[in-house]
Amino acid sequence: MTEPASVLNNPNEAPGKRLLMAAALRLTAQTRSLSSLGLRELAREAGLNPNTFYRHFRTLDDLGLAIIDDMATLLRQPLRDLRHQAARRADQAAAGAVQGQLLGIDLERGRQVCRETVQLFFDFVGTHPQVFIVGMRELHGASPVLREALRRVMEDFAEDMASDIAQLRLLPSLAPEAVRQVSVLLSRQLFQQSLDYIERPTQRMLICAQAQAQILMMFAGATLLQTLGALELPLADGGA
Amino acid sequence: MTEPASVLNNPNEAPGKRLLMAAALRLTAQTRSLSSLGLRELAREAGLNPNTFYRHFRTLDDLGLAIIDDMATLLRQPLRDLRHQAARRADQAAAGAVQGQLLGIDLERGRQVCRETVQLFFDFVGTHPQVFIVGMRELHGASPVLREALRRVMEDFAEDMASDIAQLRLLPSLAPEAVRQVSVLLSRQLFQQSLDYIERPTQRMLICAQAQAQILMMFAGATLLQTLGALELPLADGGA
DNA sequence: TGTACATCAGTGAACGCGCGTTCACTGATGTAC
DNA sequence: TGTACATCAGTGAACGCGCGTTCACTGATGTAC
Repeated sequence: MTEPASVLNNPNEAPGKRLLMAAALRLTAQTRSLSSLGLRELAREAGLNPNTFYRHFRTLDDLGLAIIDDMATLLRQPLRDLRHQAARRADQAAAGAVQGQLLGIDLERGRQVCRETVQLFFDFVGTHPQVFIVGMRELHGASPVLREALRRVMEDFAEDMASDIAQLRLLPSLAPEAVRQVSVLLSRQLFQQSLDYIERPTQRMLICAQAQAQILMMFAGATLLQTLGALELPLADGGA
Repeated sequence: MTEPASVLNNPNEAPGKRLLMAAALRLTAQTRSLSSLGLRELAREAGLNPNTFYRHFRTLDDLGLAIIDDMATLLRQPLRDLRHQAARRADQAAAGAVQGQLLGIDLERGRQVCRETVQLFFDFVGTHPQVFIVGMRELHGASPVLREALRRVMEDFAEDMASDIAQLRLLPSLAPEAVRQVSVLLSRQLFQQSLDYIERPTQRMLICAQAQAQILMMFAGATLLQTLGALELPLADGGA
């Protein structure tokens, strides 16, 4: 799992740009929101002349978007890799073992992948806390531009999850549309919990365990209701 | 369902205080966060002298807390009432009807209460959008003080939900601790969705239907996993 | 290989403006006797 | 009932400071010929 190229760790980018983005991340992660940052404050934190900002960004939203882009590249592929690795390990472990099936789901394999993925996800959160703090902050923040950008990041994340579930055949009996919707809910929940994880170091194992239980719960519930024909899942629109 | 007393609609409160709080709500609901509001900006929006602020609040966090308190009183009891009303109506409708049971849950009654409550909840969101916007904004916002206050509001909301579920005997077979945890997850999800509901007026029916499906899904999933003994719900700490 | 020029990232000084906060004041309402 | 006084909500002027933005400048890197 190599870190993908991003502005922040790419030495070809201008130092000023990297310093400003890093400074914004640092300030925001503490007690500021991007929209309340001042240009001079930012420059001060970065150790640069206030003017340097204008060399790289037109507005603060501009800088915000650059950070979000960076975040997305930093998160997306690695998280997909995590899931595939977990599935591979679960398959090795389960080779030859008796498989308890329920409603067409291989429950044990699901649990296994879920446990591993969640564990790795939170490890990831632990090593990139600022990214999650800023992301959640601005997802509900004051700037409509940044909100929209982050909403798209979250959507992509959910799509990835759904497509991995299909690809790894984790829930073959659940309708693809249902998988997609549950993935949306779970993404939100996971990002939400990432903040708890960061802010409450003493509760980390608990949060991890709850996240796992919750994922199983939702997929089990979706499968059960679908089987009962009681799950009248409404059609989702294209861009939510 | 009468609106509870709050600063904002209490004529005994000083007009300046009410005007400032209302102005803050208005500005925040649009494109600002409380922490990025200026004192003079606020006074301008309220049509008051900047100095008037100091007559009622010491800091902006102070004003934020006042708004949050107000929000909590505005939301909490009415939402409980909603649930009890919905349960009463469901019982009347179901009197004498055949009841399909599943895992000890009266599924039809649950669906009924769920549908009604969710419907009424979103109506409520529609009539008090600013409260939800500001609440979610500051729950992830820059001020630790306001974050903590809102976290408590959310907790209380979840506790109310859990205690109503117990009181109305909606899920008698599910362990109380599991009900509590699922309630926490559902509260978050509902508040999250309240923003979608506000921002996407054309999608309202869809959002409503998804919220209902999701609640059934989670409780069904929790019950199923509990029945299978596969739900090793970790013990929650006291204050999360 | 050398020269001339353009581009780019960063600097430093200067501008006018709006900010938070202070002080002294006003007028209305409540209260003691 | 009347008077004196205290409290409270709101006003208006004034302060110094940090802000965003501008302009003109520097030095390094890249490129054309």
